[in-house]
Amino acid sequence: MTDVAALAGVSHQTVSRVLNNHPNVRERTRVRVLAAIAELGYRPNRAAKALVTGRSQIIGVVAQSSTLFGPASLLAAFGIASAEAGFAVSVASIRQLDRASFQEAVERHLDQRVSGIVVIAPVETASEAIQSVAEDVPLVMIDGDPTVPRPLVTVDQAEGARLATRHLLDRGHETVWHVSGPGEWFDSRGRIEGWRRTLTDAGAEVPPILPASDWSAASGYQAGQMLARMPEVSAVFAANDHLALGILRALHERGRSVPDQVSIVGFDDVPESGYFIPPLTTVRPEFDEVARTSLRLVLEHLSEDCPPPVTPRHVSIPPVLVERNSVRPPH
Amino acid sequence: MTDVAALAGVSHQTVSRVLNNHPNVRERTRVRVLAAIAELGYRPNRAAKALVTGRSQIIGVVAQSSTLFGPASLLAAFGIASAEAGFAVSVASIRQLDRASFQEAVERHLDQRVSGIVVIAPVETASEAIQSVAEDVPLVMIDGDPTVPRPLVTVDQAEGARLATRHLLDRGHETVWHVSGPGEWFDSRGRIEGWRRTLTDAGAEVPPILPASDWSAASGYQAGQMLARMPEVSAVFAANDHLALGILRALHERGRSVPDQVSIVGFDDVPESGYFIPPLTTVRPEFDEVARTSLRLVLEHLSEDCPPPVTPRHVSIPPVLVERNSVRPPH
DNA sequence: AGCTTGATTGTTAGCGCTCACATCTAGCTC
DNA sequence: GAGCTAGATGTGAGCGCTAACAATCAAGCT
Repeated sequence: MTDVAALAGVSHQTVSRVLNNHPNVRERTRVRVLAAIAELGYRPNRAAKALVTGRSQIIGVVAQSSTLFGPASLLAAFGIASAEAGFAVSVASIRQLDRASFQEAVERHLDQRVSGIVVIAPVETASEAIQSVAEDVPLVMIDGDPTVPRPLVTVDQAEGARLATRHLLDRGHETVWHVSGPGEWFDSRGRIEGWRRTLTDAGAEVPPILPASDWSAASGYQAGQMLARMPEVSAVFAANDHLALGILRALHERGRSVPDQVSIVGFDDVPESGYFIPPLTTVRPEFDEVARTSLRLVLEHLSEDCPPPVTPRHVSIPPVLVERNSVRPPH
Repeated sequence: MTDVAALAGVSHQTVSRVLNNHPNVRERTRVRVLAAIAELGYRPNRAAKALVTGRSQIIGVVAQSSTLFGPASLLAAFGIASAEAGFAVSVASIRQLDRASFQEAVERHLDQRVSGIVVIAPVETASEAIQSVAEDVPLVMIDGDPTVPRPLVTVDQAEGARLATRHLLDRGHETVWHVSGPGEWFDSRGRIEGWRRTLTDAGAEVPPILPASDWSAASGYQAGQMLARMPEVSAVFAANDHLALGILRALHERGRSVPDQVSIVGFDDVPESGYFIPPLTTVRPEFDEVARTSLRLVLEHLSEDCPPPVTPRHVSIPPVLVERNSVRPPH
């Protein structure tokens, strides 16, 4: 920086001002400094800046390491959104979302003086851990616990479930069965709630839930083996596409044809779901929008000076129904 | 740090020594310092350390943002491996892996004084971009161009392809057709090469390749529509599981049964592949091992002082065949 | 005792930046 | 022309840490 200053014939402070777009710099000076920067190939040292300002241009993300489609998509989308806003993303992948791992991850981020923290926290164990993070840390949750008093951005699970269930009802099914995701996921709960409310609102009977123990096709297959044995089952809303895939296979094995005898709707719109047999009608969450919104919330948190927002905002991003061929056509 | 030093009755430098596990600290002193650290809840400021040492405990990853199974798994695995080694991971997701985006991502990492850079660089456009990174930057490629003189860790694509092709041949198929991945991916090339060599080594005829334009089930479906029309096709090696899924569907639509009339092997072992119809025999890359190895290479790069390694190491991690039901049983 | 040795601890400087403040200029008013 | 303002620039300190060196001390030797 001193070299740049010398070459431009100004003080280091003026260089700093140019770098940070401070208003009071004469245009002529600015150009001269910029030229010197270019000539010397100077790149500011972010560590030094972080040291003095107390924050780096980094956003810390805490996420359970997984290749599950939802979290992975969210992470990818968030990375893009941050890069566009000029923030680096430091990811702390943790194996288990338990209190200890979580706290360690947050603290590591804090040591690095991240500007803010985003937690992809779809399961319960995360929420109690979040409580233990100091209030003044700018933290926003994605897909987290709505009862925790922190800004939260989620896919509108209930709305997605409503879309799916309503679609099935509209096609003339008397009721809709539900294979739910694992109970500790907020996603599962939201989808159950949306499904149930849609049924009761429509005056339809609410059949018992078939709970899956994880999001895998294997679990879907298990549930499917039950569903296939029950002649009265004509419509199923699966909590995600992979569960739906397993159900599809179980149904196929027992000769129950989709969509002629049974209609199915999934959730997630995984890229390959259009090529299941048959192509799966599903609900597409808008991950990009979720990512952008959560980034916006963190950044707002930063710009607002001292007082933390009184009402932590909750934002739900409504998903969209993608119609394919796993639901019987209107007659 | 000064507070800790005062409380422990030592100098700040001794605190620093304890923190960095320097040898010459008396045990009694060490304990006292540790106690003071605990009592004060002191956490070292990594930015300050990065400033003075010139490197942060961060490893920068450059990856094309995508939810493709391979890259996503690699990224997740690398995150875990780094966390275990005490390194934070800063991810620069870029939309396009072109020279400009790539260079910007690398420079951003360099500004942050990352300890090393890992590039998940499965396509050609990345390799020329890598050439422009200064030689002395510790950089290792994952799944990158073998002709670039940089340390490289890859899944052993050719070996995986050999496993798949050999398996099909062993089950009595005269030859094996191949639906390849997009041409600009090194993965595709390695798999093609392994497939072709296995066939020629076995004296089998080498049928024309059906190239897919991307890794999607949609592309697999297109290729499958061709394959289904050719009665002589009895065995197919698909360059990944999602292509295989599309092929499966095309075959199913035209009444060609798998595995009775056509056998298929995929690549990737995506979690749901066991629930395709029929369950897919596939090749499982050892992503964890790839991640661990690449981390090891970066860290070696660091410890070796000044002289960069003369021979950049290339490491291939052999994958494993996972047998399921998409290949006809031995007669 | 006087000297060396090595282990342990303290002292000083400075990494590259930003902040708070001091200074300087030009343009205005009266 | 003195006095003021506001914009443009410079100065000095210090963020929290580590590297290099200096200082201390106990132990072992001649």
